[in-house]
Amino acid sequence: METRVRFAPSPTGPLHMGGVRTALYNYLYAKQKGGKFILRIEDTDSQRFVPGAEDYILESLAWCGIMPDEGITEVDGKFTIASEKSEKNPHAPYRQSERKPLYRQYAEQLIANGYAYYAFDSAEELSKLRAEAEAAKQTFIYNYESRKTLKNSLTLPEEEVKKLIATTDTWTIRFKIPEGQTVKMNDLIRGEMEVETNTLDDKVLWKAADQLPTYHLANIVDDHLMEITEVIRGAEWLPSLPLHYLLYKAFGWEDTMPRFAHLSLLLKPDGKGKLSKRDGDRLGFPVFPLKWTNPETGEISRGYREDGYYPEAFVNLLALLGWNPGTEQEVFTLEELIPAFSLERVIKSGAKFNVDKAKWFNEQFLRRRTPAQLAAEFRPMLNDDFKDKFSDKYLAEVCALIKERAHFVNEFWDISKALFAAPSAYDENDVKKFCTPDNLSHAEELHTLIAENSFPTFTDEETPENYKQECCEKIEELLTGYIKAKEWKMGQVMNTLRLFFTGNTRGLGISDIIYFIGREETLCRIRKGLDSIR
RNA sequence: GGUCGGUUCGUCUAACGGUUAGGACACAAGAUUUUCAUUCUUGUAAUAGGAGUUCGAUUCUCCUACCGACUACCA
Repeated sequence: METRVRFAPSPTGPLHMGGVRTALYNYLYAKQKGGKFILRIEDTDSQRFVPGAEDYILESLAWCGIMPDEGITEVDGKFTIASEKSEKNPHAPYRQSERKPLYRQYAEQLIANGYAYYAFDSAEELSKLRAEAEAAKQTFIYNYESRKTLKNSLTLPEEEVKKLIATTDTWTIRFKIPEGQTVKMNDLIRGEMEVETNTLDDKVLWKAADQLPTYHLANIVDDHLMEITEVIRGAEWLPSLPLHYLLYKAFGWEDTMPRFAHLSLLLKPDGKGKLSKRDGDRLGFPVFPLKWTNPETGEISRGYREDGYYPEAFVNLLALLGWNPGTEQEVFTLEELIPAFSLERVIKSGAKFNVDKAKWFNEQFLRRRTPAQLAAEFRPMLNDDFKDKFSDKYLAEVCALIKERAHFVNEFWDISKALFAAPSAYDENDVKKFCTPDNLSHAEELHTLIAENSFPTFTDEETPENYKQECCEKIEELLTGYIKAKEWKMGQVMNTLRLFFTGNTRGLGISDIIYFIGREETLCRIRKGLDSIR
């Protein structure tokens, strides 16, 4: 039997990174089994629809490389949720709002077979009952006990039920939880579980008000119709698993019921509760894959993509948050994750997100890039003054030099700006520390030394593989040879030069800097430094 | 409150019922280096508590504590 799994987000806002992880695990599971990964939009809550949320979900998944096999249609390079049946999308539509007419008959079927009933209690009446129960330190639940005293088709005469259905539109269809049973369930991650039906409540399955099913009905019906074989979803659904088991049984679909796997939640890094939108702002990292602008308030939430993360790194860190391969390998591409993944190795407990590790993952992928790739990513970040001033070769060589000093490409400029322009100011503390009379006169001597000697530096001409290395060695020989012969302190003189070259005394090697900026610019910066300090 | 789930270094995690409880991130120290970073080496650091089963428990059972999810005509 073909493996068919689905990711079924609700378009009520931007997709959370925990949601992306759920999608990822579904995707990996499907690909490993040679099956299908399906995307379905669960928009049965007409009240909470957020414009743009659906596109956001599609764009986020696409950015991560998690492409659904079913559920989307490509139009002019843009993905949309499939509404029309096609060979690729045989179960369309994939938006529950577009499947609206389908659900009522299933709810009615349940009523006909005695598994559900009509309920006419108004929302106000129920919330009043809840408030009363709460005041008495109890909990009101609509269940096998209380339904006997409430307004529904189990208590009202048939005539009145018919009349109410015909004349009012605020009634609902509720599932009739069987009394006094034990539901035995199995979860692929958690194993066996049991729940007493008497602790469950009669959930609403269908609402006359908007003619829409609730999550529970729509979810079971669609999973059945779409022939889903495994349901891999967040742990917040665990409490409704017994209801879902009962629903499958009531429909008579037990033999094709999917297997379930509930994923632990992503937790706040510093304490309590699941990771939420606010935590990102507070702790300084994104909780969303992409930047999101709230259409109502204009409020902006940062995204991993905009923060400079590679999608590979984002996918990698998500995969390892709550799952491990059982080996010591930690860096995985999406392709490598497919054969390695297994639900058996998914962790039961919640995982706290850790930013440092996230940055480390990005660094790993950054290091795997070639200098040419990095140069292409770096160029758009250059100031307009420099964008077209430096060749691809120059940028690539700079990237090769600095790639191990950065976690993100967006740090490249700060690290390498001295290779593009002379410093506009010198660090005061470093000036105090290194611009001693001795050091200044030594720098003056080195200026003369460099002026009197020639050496090769960077060129846009094609160069042999170890050209740069040889140049740097020659520059170093010249300088260190002279400094050693004079018996000066290496750390003093070199840092004085670095201060003139970069504005402070931390960073790139002197010979590397000279190689890139060239002899003329080198002399220029030493001169300028000496003149401005004196 | 009720129901369900969870608990190994600060964090992510490994460990057929038998290991000096391992790895990674972070942190610290040392080495290398003209500085910083990289790299290399080393180090600090954990089985929530209590019973029980067992020759032997991180691992199985129970209790307690703590954490979390759910408790809507939301998903």
